[in-house]
Amino acid sequence: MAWPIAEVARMSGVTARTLRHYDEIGLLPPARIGSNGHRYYEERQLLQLQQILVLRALGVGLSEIARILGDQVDELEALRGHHLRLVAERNRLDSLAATVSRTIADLERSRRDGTPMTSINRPENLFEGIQPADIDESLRDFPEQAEAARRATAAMTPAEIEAGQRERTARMVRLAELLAAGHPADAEPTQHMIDEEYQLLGEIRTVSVEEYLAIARSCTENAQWNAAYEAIAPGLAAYQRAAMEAYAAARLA
Amino acid sequence: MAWPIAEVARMSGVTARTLRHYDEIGLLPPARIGSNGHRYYEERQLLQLQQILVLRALGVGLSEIARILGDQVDELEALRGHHLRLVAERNRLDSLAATVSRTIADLERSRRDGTPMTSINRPENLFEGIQPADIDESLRDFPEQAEAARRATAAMTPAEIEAGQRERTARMVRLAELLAAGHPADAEPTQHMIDEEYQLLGEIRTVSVEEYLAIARSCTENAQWNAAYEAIAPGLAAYQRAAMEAYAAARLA
DNA sequence: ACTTGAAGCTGCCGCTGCGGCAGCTTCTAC
DNA sequence: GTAGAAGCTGCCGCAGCGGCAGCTTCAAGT
Repeated sequence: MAWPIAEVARMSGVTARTLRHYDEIGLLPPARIGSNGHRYYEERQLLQLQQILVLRALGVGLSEIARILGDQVDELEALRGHHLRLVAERNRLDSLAATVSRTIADLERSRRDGTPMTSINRPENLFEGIQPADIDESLRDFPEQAEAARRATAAMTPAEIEAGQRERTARMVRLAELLAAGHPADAEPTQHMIDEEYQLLGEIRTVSVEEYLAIARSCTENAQWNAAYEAIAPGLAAYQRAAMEAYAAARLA
Repeated sequence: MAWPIAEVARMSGVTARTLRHYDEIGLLPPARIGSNGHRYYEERQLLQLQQILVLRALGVGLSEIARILGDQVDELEALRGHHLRLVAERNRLDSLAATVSRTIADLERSRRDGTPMTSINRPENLFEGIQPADIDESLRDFPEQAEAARRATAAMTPAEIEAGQRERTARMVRLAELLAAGHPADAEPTQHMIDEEYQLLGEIRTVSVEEYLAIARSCTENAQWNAAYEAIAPGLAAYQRAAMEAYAAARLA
């Protein structure tokens, strides 16, 4: 089944102009071009277009999108990745909305009883959730520890890497169970797990308290990590972060 | 307290270059310019910047943002509006993620048992949640009267059309506020708004009671309208419909 | 067979929202 | 007194389309 350009435009919500543009830059050539020069699209193209639009909605540039679609081995895998990133982006909007809520409440209070705005004392609070508009960062790699991690994995066999990933996943699931069971982040069972993690981390490389707290922050702030946690259980990223921060306060002080 | 440009950049996550740009185009002049030409920002500017970034995250153009901030009477009111829109955008991402999930499931099924993709039968399904990338877009297409409307708009300038769309959006947001405030659909404040709408409708063309009820029904039954309402607040479509039906029963009988 | 309105096509120009310089001026801070 | 960080003001450029103009093609009615 082949759809003409206007039909695809209607279905997808983009303009025909845009579709021609995507053809022009080689991002989405039509399945077939009629002898009259008209463009006709088929199912594959629609699926590709979906991916393009999803990535575009995440703020990825067209050239980057082309690269991603280009060296995409398994499209199912790719779709799953996009899904994770979408969830992360949704969570970011959530936190943005929460930030705005806080500002509203703050304004209401200061208007009511004439006190000055308190969030202004920590102006960073005004912008929570806005900062990592950049998704590319999370597509590419992690910050800070990226170097160390890469050096560490470079010396490992694929099997070892896989095993490590499974272990981390298992640990996350156990944490999710603690969360579901209602244990506060600073309670014993959770803190015990966090301590295990800290010991493991120490075997790879020594981290300062600041570094450790930075890692804690990335649990919610790094889109990729956050998505990985949220995919297991909602609120898990924040839970892990809170647990790590409590651990740092209690035992690394 | 006055912050220099780099400090504001750090807190908000935008670059100093961007802040200079915003000054240049008059969108966000600093509170004060030192005798050396350096820019210094205060609390008011930070609050403004927050609003700018929120609106930007919603895809609003800078000129439009300037207009909004310009004729903003009550900033608290404005913030509440932004919050509503943020939540709407988050819901959109949610539905986008759901769409991607469906595609994944569909691909898995067709890969597993060799059946063809079913969602392709209704290719629109592939793009749910993508369409209203622009918030106004979601209000562009009203069906049924689309004919009448189009005939009416044919005689209008683009600026007039745009203004009309903004007005509809504003009206929907106000309705959402009534809903959020807990007013029943058949209570006075809501019915008053519906009456206004009815009068406006009458100016365009006269509708019979049956037609009016048909329009009410399409609020929830027409996918596009429904989506437009739900994008603003969950339950808004049903609320609007109920309000219109109550109005018809009480005053058009 | 002929018109006619809708839908296509190909350029080309223009806009927005910055990023990235270059080239120069301040400011601390040792 | 000089180095290094932080500012400033232009100016150029790029991505991602929107909006034409000018021409062709197609399906449908008469």
